[in-house]
Amino acid sequence: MEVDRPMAPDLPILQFGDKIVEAVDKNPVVVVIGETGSGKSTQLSQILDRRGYTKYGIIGVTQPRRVAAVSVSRRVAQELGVKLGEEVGYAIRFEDRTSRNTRIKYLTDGVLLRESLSDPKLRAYSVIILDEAHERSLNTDILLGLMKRLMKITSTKLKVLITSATLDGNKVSKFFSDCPVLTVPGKLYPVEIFYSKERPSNYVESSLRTAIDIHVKEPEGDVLIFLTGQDDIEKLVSKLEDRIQSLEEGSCMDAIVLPLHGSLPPEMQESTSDPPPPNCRRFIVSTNIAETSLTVDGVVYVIDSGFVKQRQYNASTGMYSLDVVQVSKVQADQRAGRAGRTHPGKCYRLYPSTVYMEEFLDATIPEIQRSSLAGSVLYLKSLDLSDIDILKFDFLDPPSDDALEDALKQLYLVDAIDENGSITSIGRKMAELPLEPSLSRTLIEANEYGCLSQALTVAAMLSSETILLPTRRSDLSRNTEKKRKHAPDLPDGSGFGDHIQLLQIYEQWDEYNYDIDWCKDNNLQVRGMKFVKDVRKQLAQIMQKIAKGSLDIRPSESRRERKKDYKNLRKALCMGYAGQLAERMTLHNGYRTIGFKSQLVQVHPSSVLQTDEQGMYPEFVVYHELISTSRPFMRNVCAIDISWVAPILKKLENVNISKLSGGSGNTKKENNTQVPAVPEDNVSVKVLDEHQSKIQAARGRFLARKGKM
DNA sequence: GTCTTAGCC
Repeated sequence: MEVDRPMAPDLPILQFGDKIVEAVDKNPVVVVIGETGSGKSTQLSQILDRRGYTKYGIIGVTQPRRVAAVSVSRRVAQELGVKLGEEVGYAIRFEDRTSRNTRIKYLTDGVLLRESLSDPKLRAYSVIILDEAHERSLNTDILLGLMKRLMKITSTKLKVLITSATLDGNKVSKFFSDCPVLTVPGKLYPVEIFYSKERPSNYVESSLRTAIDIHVKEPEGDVLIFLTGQDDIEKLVSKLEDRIQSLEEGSCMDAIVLPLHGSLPPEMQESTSDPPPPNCRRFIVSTNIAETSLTVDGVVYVIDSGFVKQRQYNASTGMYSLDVVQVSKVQADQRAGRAGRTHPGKCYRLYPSTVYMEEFLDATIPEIQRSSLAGSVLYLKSLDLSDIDILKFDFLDPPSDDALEDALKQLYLVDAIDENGSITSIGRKMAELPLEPSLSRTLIEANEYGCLSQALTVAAMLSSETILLPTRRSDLSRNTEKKRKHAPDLPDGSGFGDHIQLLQIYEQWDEYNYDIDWCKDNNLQVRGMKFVKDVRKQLAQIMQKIAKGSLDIRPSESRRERKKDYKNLRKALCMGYAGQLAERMTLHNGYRTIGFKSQLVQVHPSSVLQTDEQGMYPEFVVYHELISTSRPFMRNVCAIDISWVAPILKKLENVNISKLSGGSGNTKKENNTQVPAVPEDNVSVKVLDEHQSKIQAARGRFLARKGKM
């Protein structure tokens, strides 16, 4: 994203206009390697527009982030001197600023996927530019597969441009039958790279030393430090502040230290783009948010720990984990590049060059290989690609068969596909909803049970992470009671757990007429709650459309209900969470998941689920997700009655993965066995594939180091 | 006893 260039820009890409147009004229697909500062995001669309590519359709440019779609389109409208929303517009969730006159449209890749549900050939478009494709978001990867498929349809005149990173441009080209690769140089200043002789035993300390060293010896310029998470960031910020204070007055310029990560309030995130006070050096201690999502102006020095936190899904256990892993070469280069935006810069890598060369992967493992695929598989099924067996869908980097089969099993359990793997009418409705299958299934069931309004609220609340802000220390000391983690007046889920609590919180907010101050008083994230309101409205609209009738979706409707056992809602949740059941151990509060592979798990400490007089949790719960951090946890749980799920247990016994994944057409033999319903205790440990083992190895090294701190 | 980051007409 390039938005900070002057008008009438002398961008390098403009000299390549003829070359680009020639390549696009002659080829259906072109890969563009656009280095930082090349202006590709704003100029590619304009170049093609000038050469007549908008005569027969729109030029669509996808962005992985909403803010980027908005800011880049605003920039382009400005350069063309038109009103945003007219010839140039954007479309993001909840907001479509395009009109009949729109020729150039910036949109998030998610929005384009939604559009292609109703228009699979994307006939509205003459050109699709998949920008920032090297970031390899889940949605981008699905689009890449769909584009490849579209290109094979002879009737399409669609042109596709894909931007890529230097390191894997050839790979993308190969994927698209060796299409041409154009490289457009950027406007990055040179960045000198320094490597450590060895890996530091403690990278917070090592960052601290390096930062102070820069401060004392180097001329002015801000310092951007990449660490992995909030904890380490806070640690380093306080240490840096101490050290700077202790420096002899007048020995060097003033300095301020700023943390930067996603859980900071937006005002604080934005403050990093304010100009620094004169004669003052800023130290910005950041997560990877500063790698792509936020640009910090004035950075001349970068310190790269070489690590990042990554969420990954393990299909064989159904569990997510949050792991500290080594960055990829692409990522390390991206970090270094942050030092060269306005001046020649310097990047201090806290690892030896041999590590970069020999241990780092070229590119980050794409999200599609680190996620649960139930939603994506359902989406693809709903496109009716009759010629394609889902296990053979042509991905740039295919997910494992395990991950695809896991997705099929999940979809079967929630009735989205039948035993032959064909999408059901329920599945089609589910695909319309921008939710994970577990929640879309819950909504459909809730509509049958007459508790749609409540389910809409729960689904919307779960769509937004970070609603409940962490308790302030002052609250903790005032209140020693165990289960009072949140602001004392917030509802507690009446003992049933987190889903019910989320519902009750929203209902209270509704009662207070969506008052912002009420959120603040109760320590709820305002941004998150507003998002929930938007999501809820959108989901309600889609449900109205699916049901073809008017449904009662007012939050106030359910509040009046007399019985407070939320039985119907909890039953509906059972249908959605069919593969996410757990049974408590007899003697303690640990749980065992009931599914294809049984796991020993705990209720996440943040849960409001309550224990009975004997101090025991409910016998059965459904959970929203499994996440393995310090231990395997169930996050967001809801107490249920086992009698409600008898049909699901029956279904669990009868899953035939061979049939689900396409039956006779499937060549995989080893999986043609029935999956045992009662999980075996001695499940053999899966052999990790190459990526996984690399991650594990890096994680091991990291943990070993952390232990020594 | 806990939280990298994006995103869905």
